[in-house]
Amino acid sequence: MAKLGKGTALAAGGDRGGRVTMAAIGRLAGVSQVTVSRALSDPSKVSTDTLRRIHEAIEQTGFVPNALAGALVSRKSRLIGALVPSITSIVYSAMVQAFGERMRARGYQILLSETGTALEDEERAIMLHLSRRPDAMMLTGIHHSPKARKILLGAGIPVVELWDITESPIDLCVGFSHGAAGLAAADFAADTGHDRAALVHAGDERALRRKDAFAERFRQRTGGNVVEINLNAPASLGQGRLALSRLIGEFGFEKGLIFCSSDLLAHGVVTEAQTRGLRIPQQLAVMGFGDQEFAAHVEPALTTLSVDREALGWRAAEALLSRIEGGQADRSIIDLGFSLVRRKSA
Amino acid sequence: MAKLGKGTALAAGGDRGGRVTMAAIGRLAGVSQVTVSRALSDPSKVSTDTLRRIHEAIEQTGFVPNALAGALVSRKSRLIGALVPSITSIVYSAMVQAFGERMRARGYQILLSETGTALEDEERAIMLHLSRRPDAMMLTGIHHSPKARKILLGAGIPVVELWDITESPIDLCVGFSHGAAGLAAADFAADTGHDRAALVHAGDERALRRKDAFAERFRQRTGGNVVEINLNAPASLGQGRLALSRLIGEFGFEKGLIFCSSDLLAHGVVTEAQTRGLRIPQQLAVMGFGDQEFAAHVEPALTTLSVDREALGWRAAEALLSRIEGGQADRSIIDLGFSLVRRKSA
DNA sequence: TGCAAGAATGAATGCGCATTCATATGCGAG
DNA sequence: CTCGCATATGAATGCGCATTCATTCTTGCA
Repeated sequence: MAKLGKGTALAAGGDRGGRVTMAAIGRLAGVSQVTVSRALSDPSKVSTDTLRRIHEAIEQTGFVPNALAGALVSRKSRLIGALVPSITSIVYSAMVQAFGERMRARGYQILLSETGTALEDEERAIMLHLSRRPDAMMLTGIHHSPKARKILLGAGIPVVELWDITESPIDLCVGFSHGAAGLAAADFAADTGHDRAALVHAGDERALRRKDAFAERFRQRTGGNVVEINLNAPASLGQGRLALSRLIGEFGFEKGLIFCSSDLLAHGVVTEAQTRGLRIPQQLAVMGFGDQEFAAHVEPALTTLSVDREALGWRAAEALLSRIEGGQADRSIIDLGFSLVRRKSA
Repeated sequence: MAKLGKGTALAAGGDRGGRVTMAAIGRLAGVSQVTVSRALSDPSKVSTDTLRRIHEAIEQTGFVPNALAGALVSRKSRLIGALVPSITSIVYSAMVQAFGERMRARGYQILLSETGTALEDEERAIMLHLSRRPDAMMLTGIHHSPKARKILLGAGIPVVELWDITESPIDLCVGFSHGAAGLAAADFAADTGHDRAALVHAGDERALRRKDAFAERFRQRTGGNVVEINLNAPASLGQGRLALSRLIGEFGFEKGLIFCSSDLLAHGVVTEAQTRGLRIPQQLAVMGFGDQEFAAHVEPALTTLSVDREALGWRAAEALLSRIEGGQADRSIIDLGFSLVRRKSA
């Protein structure tokens, strides 16, 4: 089977593997289609001898059952739709990984799409996903278009919204309060004696709520000044460096606490500060968000708000599974909280 | 639609949205099922008045076509299977992002699975994917179990293998030579006057080939010593720091060039070196691999082998699409190469 | 005015499987 | 023996749609 050139797969397969059906396996094994179906879904109902002949036929032909047909008639696709803003952000991919692992262990596959941040794109993606008749859907965040809500409700499947909580989820939600996270950061800033603060964020909706909560609480407690840089770009180390340059250039911000919407931005801010010879945390205190792996290992280690992304994905999967299989979950709103991890950067 | 408690979606949908069919839409619009099908797939074949009534009915009922049934009969699922070792690694997720974007633009959805590094897991994932009858498959790497190869060939669909090249791909491959990459790094190390080198890697199969090529070429050109740390863990900043600690502790390696299997590890090595007061690149030169976003922005900026991950995903998508739609691609083996980017760390 | 050639629609069919209902066989209890 | 029940199997059916073939209704043009 060496040296396979162009078109080999196409040529070889045209009417072999893809065309084998349970009926064909049955013919080979001297049984009917039903028996083949049973051999695969519940072998205990088939005699050992028949089972053996069926498996031989399967082996021989390379038969792969057609899950489309199976799902069509059984109304169970064993497919879970998942929508995230971006898979390149470790924040979401780590969560999806945990979610997917759990689901796969229970025999489900994940249909994953990126939606970006525009609600219309999400709506379109939801339609496409529902057309595959998933057994459940996972969405990121609690902000969706009215039509998206309506269609999801009409689909009659369990839906989990992740990364945030609300009193009125579509069905289930698993996350934490971003308002509370902003308040916690502001309290930390005030408690550690800062009277100037800067907010650096990459503009997603949840980050905005954290920063708004931070700004209000910080002003209220300290009466101090809060400045803000909205990057309108995906978070990255380079953007973090840029943010500090802009803070210094545009606001003369060289002393105080900087609350970043992600650890990556915080890392960039720290890097830029060190390059400029600013002392951390004495002059500039830096807080990140997310507690990603590197947060504990950069120098100085990042003070950050820690969110358990694995737990997020895991709990979401569990909640959906119990809905799918049991029909009801015990709780609809699961607040996983967050914690403030103090290290060296603030 | 506020305050939706448990089970709302399930209750609401049980026999609404999910149960609507083209036949039902047809009844509402006063036409047959075929006409509804045509209205959606080729509106030019339906009169404007009928079209309007159909769309009203769709709007009213929240109808979402059942792609399972459509795929079953048309033998086109508009689904692309994609297998990557891990989605949390930016290396793969950035590639999948580009791949998926391209595919989505052409009306395909991505069924994504993580396979880890074990061939049996990949084989199982391939079977599961093929059961959904994808129109094409994307795999990572060129090492697959014999059975996986056989089943993929039998499936009769285009298959692209990514991140590597070989003379005998299953169908198509898009990547670059890891051996050549290792040689380029070794030549750089030799050219810049190093006579000691260390290799730090996280153990994936392609990284091993790079390091083996490096070691052989480096010894051959310099006669120098090459030591090695195999982390057997996912690459991370913390693992990079650990690697340097071990290099120093186990081998007394405090001078020379360190070639890491990823930028993340290189960043960790650099961080640890700085913490220990080792000068970079004078004492310790550090090379990464991948040229990820942060590589240019850390201090000192990383010298690394740059691979265009977006191009990888994009070209793979293009190659598959032309196979799916045109039947033949012009080339089966696409070498995208790599480039050595010299910055400050080496 | 008549007829061929679209334009718009529908009836029938089957994709490959899970599910339901029916049938055949074996076997122990009465 | 005969009845009853478990075990092993098959025939029939239909999921929701795309596709094919046939039918009706318009048109344009000779």
